[in-house]
Amino acid sequence: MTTPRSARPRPSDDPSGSLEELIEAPLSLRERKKLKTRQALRREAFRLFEEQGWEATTVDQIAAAAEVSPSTFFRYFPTKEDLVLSDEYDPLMAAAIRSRPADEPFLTSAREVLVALVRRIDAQEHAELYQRMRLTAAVPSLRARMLDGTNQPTGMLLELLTERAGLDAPTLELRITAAVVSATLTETSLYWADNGARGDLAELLDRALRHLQELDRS
Amino acid sequence: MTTPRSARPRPSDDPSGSLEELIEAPLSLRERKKLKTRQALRREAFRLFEEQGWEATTVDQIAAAAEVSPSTFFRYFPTKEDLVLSDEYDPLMAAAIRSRPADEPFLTSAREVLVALVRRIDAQEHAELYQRMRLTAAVPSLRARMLDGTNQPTGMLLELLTERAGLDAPTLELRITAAVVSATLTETSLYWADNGARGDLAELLDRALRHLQELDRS
DNA sequence: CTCTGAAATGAGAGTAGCTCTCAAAAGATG
DNA sequence: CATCTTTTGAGAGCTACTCTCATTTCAGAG
Repeated sequence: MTTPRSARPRPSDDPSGSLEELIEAPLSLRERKKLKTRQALRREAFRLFEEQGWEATTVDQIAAAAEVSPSTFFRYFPTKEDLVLSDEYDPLMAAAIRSRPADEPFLTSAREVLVALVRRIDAQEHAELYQRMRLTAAVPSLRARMLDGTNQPTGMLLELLTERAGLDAPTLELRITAAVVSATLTETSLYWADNGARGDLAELLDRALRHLQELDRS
Repeated sequence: MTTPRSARPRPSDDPSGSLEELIEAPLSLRERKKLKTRQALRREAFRLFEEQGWEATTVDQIAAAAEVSPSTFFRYFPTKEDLVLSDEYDPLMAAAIRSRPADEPFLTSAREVLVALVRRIDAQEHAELYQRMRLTAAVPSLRARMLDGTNQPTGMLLELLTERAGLDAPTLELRITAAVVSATLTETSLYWADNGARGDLAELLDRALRHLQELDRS
């Protein structure tokens, strides 16, 4: 298995993903084309994943379906995995986390952060999210990456926590806190996806957080 | 990145790894050779990782250093990653988990399971473990795999929990419990590795578990 | 409208991880 | 020693990913 490369810079000032708001600003022809290509790649990729599965779908096929060259694919997504994982989550997480006042006690605020996050995700297209989560649940490498603390969302959480505590390096306690929050979010989303994405994700998350608080009462 | 293939069966009845006890039983010439090859591959691999880093070390190099053909490498380890991650952890975890009586309340028992696990690991060669954990901490794909709940140890924990609860499919609560336990163990080990593997891992784990119990008191 | 510079693309060659097949080598067995 | 079984090496092939370089496409200035 090729080790995943570090992020390659995306085409310059690419708005990378979550869209509507950004479209309002007038985009140059170039930027509109890039967006189109990006969307086409994602759309065709998900279609192919649906039809043939993750492994059976090659990057070449995706590129062909989107009518670009294979090399162009990698200009838009550093890895095949990033096609599923990148973009949408990070900015959402970032916004949600940073919008919290700095003096709230931690778990409470994490709870709210997570709920807020889920609410925003929930407002997106349901179908696409569902498909995405199902893929993430089914493909081991995706699943693993979603849980990894060095990757975007969890890593940011940790940084924020460390910063708030006035420390340079995270303590064991902070790391565990971040990991637990991340694992909870991930497991809940995956559980939701596994069960057909029915019902309110936010409710499930409530259940999860309640369980977390009772873990030690046994 | 090539998606990791599903586990390929190891050479037939291979004792795969943790050794001493098994060596006492008289091994045939064939089995002794296999063990030797396995050890050589691992030894040379870690040496090369140390010298050149993970990415710069190719499977071909490892095979050459161990004086076997590249194809033989993959007969012993399904992926390059498995060279670092496989074997030792799973049987230990399995033994530790299954040795718990079935009627203990959960977190308590998980705590003991984890402590027991760490003790046993700790009894291994310190140097090798340190090197291993350092690698795991530093290489993203290894780190990610160690965190993934679908991989061996966590998966087994979940199964066991589900079974004990008399259920067919795990509930959200069980999944979160397993994920939290796994994340705690992983983060603690990584923290230990990141800090030079000084001190007693078991003590750190105590600290981690205490923190877990206070997560909701804020 | 045209010229010029910058950015995006395609073509293609190359690397590494991994799979599969097949024939040769080596240990086990009688 | 002969035969059966397991292990090995050689090598071809696939896919993810990288890099380079020539070509095309847009943007902005005159």
